[in-house]
Amino acid sequence: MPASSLIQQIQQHIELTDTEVLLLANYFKPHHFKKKSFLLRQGQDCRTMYFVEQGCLRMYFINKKASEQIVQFAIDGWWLSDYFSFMDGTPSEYYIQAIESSEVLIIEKLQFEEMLGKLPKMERYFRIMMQKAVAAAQLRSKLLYEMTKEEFFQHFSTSFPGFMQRVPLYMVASYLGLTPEYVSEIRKKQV
Amino acid sequence: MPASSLIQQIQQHIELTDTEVLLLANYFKPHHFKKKSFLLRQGQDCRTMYFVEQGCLRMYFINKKASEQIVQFAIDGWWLSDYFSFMDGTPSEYYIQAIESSEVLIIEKLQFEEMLGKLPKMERYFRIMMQKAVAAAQLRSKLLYEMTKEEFFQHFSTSFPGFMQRVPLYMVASYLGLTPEYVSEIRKKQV
DNA sequence: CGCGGGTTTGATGATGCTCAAGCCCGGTGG
DNA sequence: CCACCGGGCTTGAGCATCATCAAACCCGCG
Repeated sequence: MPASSLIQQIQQHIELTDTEVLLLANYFKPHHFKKKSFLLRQGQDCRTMYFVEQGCLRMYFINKKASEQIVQFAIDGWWLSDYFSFMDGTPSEYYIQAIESSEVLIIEKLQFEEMLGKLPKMERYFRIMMQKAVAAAQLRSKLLYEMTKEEFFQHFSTSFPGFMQRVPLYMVASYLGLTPEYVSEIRKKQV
Repeated sequence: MPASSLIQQIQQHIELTDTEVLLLANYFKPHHFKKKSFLLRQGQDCRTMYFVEQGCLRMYFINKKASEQIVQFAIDGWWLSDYFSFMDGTPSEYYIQAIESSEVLIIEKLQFEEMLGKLPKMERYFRIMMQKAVAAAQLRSKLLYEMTKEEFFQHFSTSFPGFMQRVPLYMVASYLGLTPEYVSEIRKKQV
């Protein structure tokens, strides 16, 4: 069993014995997803959390104009889930799709709770992950308040140059809440 | 010692013995804040988390146009902090101010860590709180994507009618990212 | 070579902001 | 008890930002 990137990440926050590592490994099921395959569809309950070991996922919904609105990306080392659906057991309004061929660790809600029962120290790891996610949400929110969409785009593309190569521009545009046409205009000025 | 609303909230998620309750009570320091007094100012490190027992706080920053941009409210039973500053120890860019006379429980970062060391089961409580905060952020983000500002305002005011009575309209406007003038226009149409 | 996904162009227009002014109303001091 | 003050809300004109729509273009790939 290779020490997965998840186990490494966990060990950055809590100490694990070898037996605990083995125990943990049972709860996280590795899955391969081909490009364009779906991990979750609108209307299904999101019973799982996804950890991207390698690849890239997007979470999106279909808006009133019947087009795809991306709300979140996840790349190597990131968690992704519809936490509302996950916690309440309500049907999700999102699709989760692989936009690259991806290696993903999956944990089901029931397994998640069982794991936390058997290895309570994992509560700490997830508390820290969630706290970071809240911090990230606060930061993003602040940027949205203080920047124009043009600035927001520039900020994103300079902050994550690598990511820009990795996914089509129109997806980034969608995630940032702007149209491909407008992004095009921004970039024209830019040069 | 009165069973504070915080202890009650914690006990909805984890079991606590009487001695644990007593132990906990040492970590959360009750403070009273008068209307308009500050809990945190821009430039200070946000070393604390705030739990509102009773009252109302706002978190805001000063934007380029030198006006106050509210990013978060907290009322009875809610946690509030600048989690970025709290975790990294970097100076905060926010002000936190009481907009009503408020009863607040305060925990310092060092105490927070010590408490988690002594009562590891509190990790679970905070994991759940943070997870809920992430879910809320996801929901808010979705609403922002799919609604016009007018719809966003209507949605907010029908979702939290009680809150609308409690704080001045221009603060709600700021929080929702719109100008008091525009809110005024919306409400005119409304009637 | 042709197809189709992704990007660009340009014209038009809506959404929501800015600025300046005035109004309303509750509180405070004379 | 009244006048005034000032915080909060409203009005209206003008304007910037950014979306919409239709069309063309570009280019990698089967």
